[in-house]
Amino acid sequence: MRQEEPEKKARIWQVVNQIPEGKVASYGQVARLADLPGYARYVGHVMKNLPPKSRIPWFRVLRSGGRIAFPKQSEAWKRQKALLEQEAVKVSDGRVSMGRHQWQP
DNA sequence: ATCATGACCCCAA
DNA sequence: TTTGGGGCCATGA
Repeated sequence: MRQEEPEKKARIWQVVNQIPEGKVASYGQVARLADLPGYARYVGHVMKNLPPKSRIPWFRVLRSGGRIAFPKQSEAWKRQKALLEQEAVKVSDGRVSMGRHQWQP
């Protein structure tokens, strides 16, 4: 049989888990690093359904250009902003400077 | 099988 | 900068 879906999810978790503190990556970047080019959207789906207890740093994953993937001013938006600033990642107007914080393995 | 829905990406106006 | 449209993938009705 072929249930490789859980396998993809696992690889994505692994990649996100490797993003070091103070660094960030985009959904597309995570997808590529997980050897799943084109799965940016799926990465978002996976982040949304993370086990409640999971310690995976989902907040270090942003949209292309370093924009937070939540409606501006929403609760989730504020939460992610806070978590990032907590690691000294500057977030101005809901965006972080990828040039300075993007993770490069 | 088709249709709609997302924590997406990219490019042209 | 914002908006629209096309392309993406998996999931659920």
